[in-house]
Amino acid sequence: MLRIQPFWQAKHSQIYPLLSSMEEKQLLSSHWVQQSDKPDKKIYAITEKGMQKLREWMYQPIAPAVTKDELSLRTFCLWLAEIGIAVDIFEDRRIGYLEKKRYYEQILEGIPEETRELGSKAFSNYVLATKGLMMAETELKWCDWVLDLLKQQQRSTASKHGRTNFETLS
Amino acid sequence: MLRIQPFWQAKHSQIYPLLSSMEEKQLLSSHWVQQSDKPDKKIYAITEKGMQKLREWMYQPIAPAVTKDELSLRTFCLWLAEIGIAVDIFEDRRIGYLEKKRYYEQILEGIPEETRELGSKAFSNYVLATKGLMMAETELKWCDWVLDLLKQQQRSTASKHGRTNFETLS
DNA sequence: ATTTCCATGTAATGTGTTACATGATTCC
DNA sequence: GGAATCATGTAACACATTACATGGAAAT
Repeated sequence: MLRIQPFWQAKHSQIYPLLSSMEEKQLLSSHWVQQSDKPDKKIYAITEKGMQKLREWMYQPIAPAVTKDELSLRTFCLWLAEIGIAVDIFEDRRIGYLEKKRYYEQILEGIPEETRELGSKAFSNYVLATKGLMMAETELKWCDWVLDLLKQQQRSTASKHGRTNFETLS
Repeated sequence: MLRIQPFWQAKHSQIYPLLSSMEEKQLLSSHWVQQSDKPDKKIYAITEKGMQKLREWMYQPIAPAVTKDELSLRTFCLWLAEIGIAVDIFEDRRIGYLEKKRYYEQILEGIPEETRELGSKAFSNYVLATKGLMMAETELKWCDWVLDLLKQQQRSTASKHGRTNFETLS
């Protein structure tokens, strides 16, 4: 759940029933593992039948990505907010993108170069994390670009009108 | 619906009931427009009350973006597919990203530079389309990078083993 | 006439979230 | 002893999709 979290979010309340139903269909098997420091946990493993299903799935057509991006929605309506709020929004998001970038950098650091051979699991993770890193870097670049545009205007109008409203500028 | 489609997908069956309920709450108003060539259509406009709600919404905390990206999910499992299929997947997606890039380029062409003043609706669209373009370019770059890695290996092993399976390489 | 596209909607179903619930273990 | 964390689960609700349904207008 945590590993696919960057590109497919899901809560535990969705996953537990899913695991159960997949076990019923014999795509997964499970066993309990005792832990002394923490409550016991149930470990699921994919079965041969599950593997086959998974392999079949790899050859199915890929559905286009679905996104629900509130920041873009806000950007779409940016003209009706004060410029100061716009700056706040993007400075806030800048931090988020920076964290995201660091997250992927750490993942990549955890995949030694010699293990990144084509066809290995490490290769898949390497390719995926690289995408995450590239996207985060681009988002960061965009954020900085927007902030530049906003602050430029903010500086040049601050002395004349005081607080500048987006709406009044349009 | 079409305009926010790149960052917030929704079907008409979801939107029609939403519009109705928003009109009931007097956030929207509507009127029918007769069309001679096509069936009549209902035009919704935001009310002053709706505008106020929208402005309030601009100051609310922004929820993190939600994605369901099947391509990333496939990439995550790339190690269990044949290399040829991997190439197919990424070449296919490459086309998609190219179209996406062209889509945003066209949008940007439709926003004349002189209208891109800070605080205007055109500015919001400009900022948003720029993000779309930057992201599409990055996705394209990633795609090409992956294809390069895949094809390198494909060429170097083709003569020796014929068809190469990812799994056998790991 | 039949098919296709535009436009608006509803119904059944599926997916996903929030909130609730339990119990073990550790920390203060 | 009480709060915090880990782990597993369920129930009620909200959100979203697919499929169904209707009817006007245009194209073949």
